[in-house]
Amino acid sequence: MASSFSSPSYSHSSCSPLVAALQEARGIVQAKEDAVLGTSKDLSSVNSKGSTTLRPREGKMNKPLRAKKTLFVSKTIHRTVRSRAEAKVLTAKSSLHHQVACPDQDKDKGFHHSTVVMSCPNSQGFLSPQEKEQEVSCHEEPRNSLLDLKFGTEQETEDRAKGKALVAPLDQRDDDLTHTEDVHANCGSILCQYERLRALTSAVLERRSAANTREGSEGHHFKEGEYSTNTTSGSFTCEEEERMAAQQPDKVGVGKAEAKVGVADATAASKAAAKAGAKKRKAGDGTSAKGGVKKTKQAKGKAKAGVAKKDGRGKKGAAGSTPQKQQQRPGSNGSLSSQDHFYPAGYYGYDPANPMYQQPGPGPFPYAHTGYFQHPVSPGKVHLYRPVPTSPGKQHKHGGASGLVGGSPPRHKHGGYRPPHGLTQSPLKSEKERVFEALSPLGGTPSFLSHPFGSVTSPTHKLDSPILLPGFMGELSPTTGLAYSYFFPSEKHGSNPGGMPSWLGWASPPKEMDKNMKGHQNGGWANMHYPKHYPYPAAAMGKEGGKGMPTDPYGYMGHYGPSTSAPAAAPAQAPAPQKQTKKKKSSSSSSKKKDSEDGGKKEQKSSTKEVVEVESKSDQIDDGYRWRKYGQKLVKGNPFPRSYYKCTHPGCNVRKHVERSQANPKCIVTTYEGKHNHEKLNKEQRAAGSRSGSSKKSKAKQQEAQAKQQVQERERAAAAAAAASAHAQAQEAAKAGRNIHNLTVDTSNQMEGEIIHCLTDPNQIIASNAHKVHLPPFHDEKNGSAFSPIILPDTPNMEVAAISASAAVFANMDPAVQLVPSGSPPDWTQLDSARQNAVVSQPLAVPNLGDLPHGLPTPSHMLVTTPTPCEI
DNA sequence: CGAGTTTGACCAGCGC
DNA sequence: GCGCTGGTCAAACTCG
Ligand SMILES: [Zn+2]
Repeated sequence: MASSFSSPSYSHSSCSPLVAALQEARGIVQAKEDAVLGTSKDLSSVNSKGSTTLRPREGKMNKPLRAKKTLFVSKTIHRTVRSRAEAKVLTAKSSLHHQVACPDQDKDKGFHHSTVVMSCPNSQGFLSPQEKEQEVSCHEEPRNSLLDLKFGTEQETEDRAKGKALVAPLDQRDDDLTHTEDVHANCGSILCQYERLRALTSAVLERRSAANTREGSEGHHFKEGEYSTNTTSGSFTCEEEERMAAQQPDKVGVGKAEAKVGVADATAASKAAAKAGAKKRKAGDGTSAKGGVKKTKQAKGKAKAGVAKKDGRGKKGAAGSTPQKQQQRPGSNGSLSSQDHFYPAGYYGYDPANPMYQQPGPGPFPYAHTGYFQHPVSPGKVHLYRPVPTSPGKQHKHGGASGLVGGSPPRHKHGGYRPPHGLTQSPLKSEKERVFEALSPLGGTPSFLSHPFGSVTSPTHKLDSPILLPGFMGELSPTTGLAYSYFFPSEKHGSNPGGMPSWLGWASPPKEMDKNMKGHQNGGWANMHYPKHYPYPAAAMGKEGGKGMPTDPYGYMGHYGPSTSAPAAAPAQAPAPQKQTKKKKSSSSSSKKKDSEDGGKKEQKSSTKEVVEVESKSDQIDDGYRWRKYGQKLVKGNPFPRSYYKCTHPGCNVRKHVERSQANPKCIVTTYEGKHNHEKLNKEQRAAGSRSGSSKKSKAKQQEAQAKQQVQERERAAAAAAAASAHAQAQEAAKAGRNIHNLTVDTSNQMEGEIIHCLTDPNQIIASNAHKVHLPPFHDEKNGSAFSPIILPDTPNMEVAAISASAAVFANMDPAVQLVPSGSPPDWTQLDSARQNAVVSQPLAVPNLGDLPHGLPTPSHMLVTTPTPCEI
């Protein structure tokens, strides 16, 4: 199978900083290697100060990816062995020359296409010849997982190390290397590249440190140019780095690249595990709770907890990052709900000390024996991306095992809750910062980045950050399913005219299109093709009028101008927005059944239901009572979250939920349930003890939050429209019988970190658990936008989706940067057939720090190359 | 320290 | 029976 991934040819000039840096490192590595080889192989001899000891690479060279006319040459073997003394042993005969140079620099829009270098992590220390052989042979086995690597021969390695031509003859290529394998290899190797770079950088830093030490100046910082003197072939000097640093004042780029506490998806694997857990639970309680007398919630909880503990939640607890209640909550049954297991077990924080992340796995996964983050669902496998905590508000109070958060969690200076994308508590931040500093101690762009932060100019200046992911070049919100883009607006290719923000949407096709697709809960707002009922009044609307409805069935876009492709008018089934405050009695609950059935409580409940629609900018409506919010979630069909409140008056069980009307976002729809057994409170009473009361500070905060929310809601609404339009594309793709993850990457008017919606099969890529999503996160401009899409290696179609995303992005960004028309795989190569004839390129594969393995000591290495697209 | 908020998780109802 | 969905709980958190 031909792979468009494998077609390009690349020149190998060394114009990238990465190349130079690696070349520099190579010299160091060589020296170290010599030193190591000259001494004992006893790794205990490695100094304990963390300096890197080098030794020859042990892995085989990768076979180059197959190509038609051109070749990929950037794969090198690199293996870092971690000694028992936790020292890294850097095997550095790696092909530092195998850097593929950057593309035409004179094209200011030319982007550096990055390919990746295969590397082989090894944490087992020096290997005996038998072990080497074993390992190599192991790696030569066919693989299916994402991180599979292939290794070439030692000779090949040597050749590369010597700077020989990197283009292997076609006949040497593995024709059996399928596209999938290519993709897998590339995706996986990103990790390795990163690690390798890191190791190399360590070598550089060590050298610097040594130099500084020699100078006897403890606090001496490496001066400009100092460390690059030995760089023979590299042009990337300290000056250059400084210059790059100057281009990104105050490490803005780093900030941008820093991960929000991005969360991940519910992958097929995790979901499967969750389901398994759910099944277990159901099986367990089938005889008790369901079979017999209905237990109370708590009783059931106790009954089920034991079962659940063993699977999903048990794992999670084992992760050690959330030592709190999550294991077994008193009031709940501790069972594992398939729908709720949004994140894989153990996902809530990375704990390097946890065996989960270290335990050798039996699988064929090359990383299984390393300290990489172990796949929470499939032990032995490794996450391509490091996990990130999802709930800053809940984590690490007791320090966890990660040590990243010691004692009490950092308090937010500004108080209040910081949305999950805030970085404060994310280990990613420290990790990233650490890595960035390590890679670029002078504050410049890490050498593996193709562009210094902020240096990318038109048209690639759309890039928010040069840090690109192997796949999705943005980040997915775990809760909303939204993706936050790294890309700046595209003036040229915007497909959403009129100032509409654009999105990368992983929107789901309608069920009619794919009956097999289950589990998509990507938020009703984004999934416009699953219109449900407008909650109230139920009688005013049919079940749903919208199953094939074109777009904006709920008038999301009504306030966003004529530019939207969606009809501005709200659909008939949604109640016409009330311009003025009014009250109306709900005739019934939103459930049809409840109308006729269910006497007693439900009847009573619904009979006391009252819906109030108020036009208000604020979500907080003073109705004379005091309320305590006890929940919030996104409900299907409404882009705005619904908040649940209880009356705080003792003994009063009145509840209400408040949501902004999707039909008329100006209106707040409040639904009351129950009757107060007390009088209304006066203002003072209400203000007393109320947080949202009085101080200027809080008021300002409130306003700020409101503004943010408004922006957010606008974005969401806009996204809905974009998703709708993208859906049409998906339909076309479906008609064509292709499994196209058709991304519409329109970055026009997009702000940094702006939400992007994915318009492909969300089931396969991102979590489908939006139903229990609460408040969608908003972009924190202050803290940057980068966060990590956690796409598990075994996520179906991840590679395709990832590459598609990359490809689509490039296709949109620059006509000169286009996809390979190799025709296979058909999905992503056909993203833009019109551009298939031009320049061969490759999807970006640059590591995102946030996605990289976390924690030290970290095994391995990473190498990123930047192949130059060449004309065929 | 109490009140309020956030948010992952639990659970029941319902539809397929 | 399974999966989706809305409602709710409650630990962890913030704030006054
Ligand atoms: Zn009350």
